[in-house]
Amino acid sequence: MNKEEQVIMGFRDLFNKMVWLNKFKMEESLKGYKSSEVHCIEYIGRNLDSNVTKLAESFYMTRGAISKLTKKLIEKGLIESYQKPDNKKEIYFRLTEQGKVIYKIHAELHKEFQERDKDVFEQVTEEQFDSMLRFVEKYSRHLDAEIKKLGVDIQSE
Amino acid sequence: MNKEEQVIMGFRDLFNKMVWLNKFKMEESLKGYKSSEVHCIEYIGRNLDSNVTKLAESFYMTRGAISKLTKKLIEKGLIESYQKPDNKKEIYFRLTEQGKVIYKIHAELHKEFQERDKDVFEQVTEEQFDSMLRFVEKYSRHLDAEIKKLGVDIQSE
DNA sequence: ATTATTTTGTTGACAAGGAAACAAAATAAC
DNA sequence: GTTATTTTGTTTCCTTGTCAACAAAATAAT
Repeated sequence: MNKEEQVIMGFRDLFNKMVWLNKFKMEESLKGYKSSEVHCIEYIGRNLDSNVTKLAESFYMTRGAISKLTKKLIEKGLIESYQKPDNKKEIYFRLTEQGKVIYKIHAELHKEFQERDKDVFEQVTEEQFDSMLRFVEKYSRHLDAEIKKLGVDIQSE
Repeated sequence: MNKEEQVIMGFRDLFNKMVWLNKFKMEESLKGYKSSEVHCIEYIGRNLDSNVTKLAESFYMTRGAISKLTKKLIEKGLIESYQKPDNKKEIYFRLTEQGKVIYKIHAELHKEFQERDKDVFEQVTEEQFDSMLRFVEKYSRHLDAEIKKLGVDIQSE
C-alpha cells in the first residue's frame, strides 16, 4: 500500500471513529435528539436563510431526506420556517428559542471534544496545519471540478 | 473558526465529496452492485477469515446490518461462507470466482481514482505525507483510547 | 464437571434516507 | 406577454441500517 492510500484510508478510518464516538457522546448528553437533528440545528444556527436545498448540498443528502428531517424539527418546535415577501417558492429556516438551547448545548459539547483532543492538536505545528489545509483545499477543489464534469443533476442521483 | 476546526471541517467536507463522487463512479461502472456491497467484497478479498464481527467493527456498523448484507452477497453468489473444523460458532467468508471478478474491477477503478487525483498528490512532499500519517495515527490512537473509556458493548449501541 | 458469562450470528420491528414522480413558483427564451 | 425550462420543496414507495431480543457455541468461574 503506497502512501496516498495510507493517507486516504487512514483518514477514512479516523473519520469513521470520530463520527461514531462523537455521535455516541452527543446522543448521551442530548438525549432524545438524534445526531442528524443536531447537525441540522447546527447548520441552521450558523447560516442565515438556510433552506432545504442548501442543507441537502452541504450534507450530501437528497432534498427529500432534508425535507422530512426539517419537518420533524418543526413538529418538535426546534426550528421554524419563514418566507420573504418577494418570493413565494423558497422556504427558509431559523432556530426557535428551544432550538437555540440545543444549539448552545451542542456548541459546549464541541468545546468538550476540542478539550478532549487538545493533546493531539498541541503537537501539530503551524506549518503542519497550513500544509494540511492547503492539501484539503486543493483536493476539495479538484473533486469539485470532477463532480462538475459529471454534468449531472444531483437530485436525480 | 480556529485551525483545528478548519482542518476537521475541511476533511469532513472533503470526505463527503469523495464518498459521494466515488460512489457515483462505482455504481456507474459496476451497475447492479451497490457501493456497500463492493466495499464488503473488497474487505473480504483483502482479509483472510473475515466474519460478521470483524466486518462490523471495521465499518462501524452493527452486526445485524452486516449479517443481512453478507446474506445478500451469498444469495448473489459473490461470497461463500465456511467454518473451521474446531469451531462451530464462527462463520467466515471468502470470495467466489464471481466475487473475485468484482474485486478486480473494483481494484481497477481504484487505480483510476488514483490516476484522476494524481495531480493533487504529486504536489505533496514526502515530509508532508509522513506528517499527515503521524497525525492520523496519533489521533486515531487517541480516539481508540477514548472509545475504550466508554466501556461499552459496541453492539448494544 | 457444572454453572455463569461472553461471544457470535440472526431475526423482526422500526426509523432514516434514497429514487422518482409530482406541483408550484421562478426564471429564461422567444 | 406567452411559453418552455429550471428550481424548489413534498410525498410515496422501497432499500438499508439500527435496536433489541434471541439461540447456540465458546470461554471463564467455581
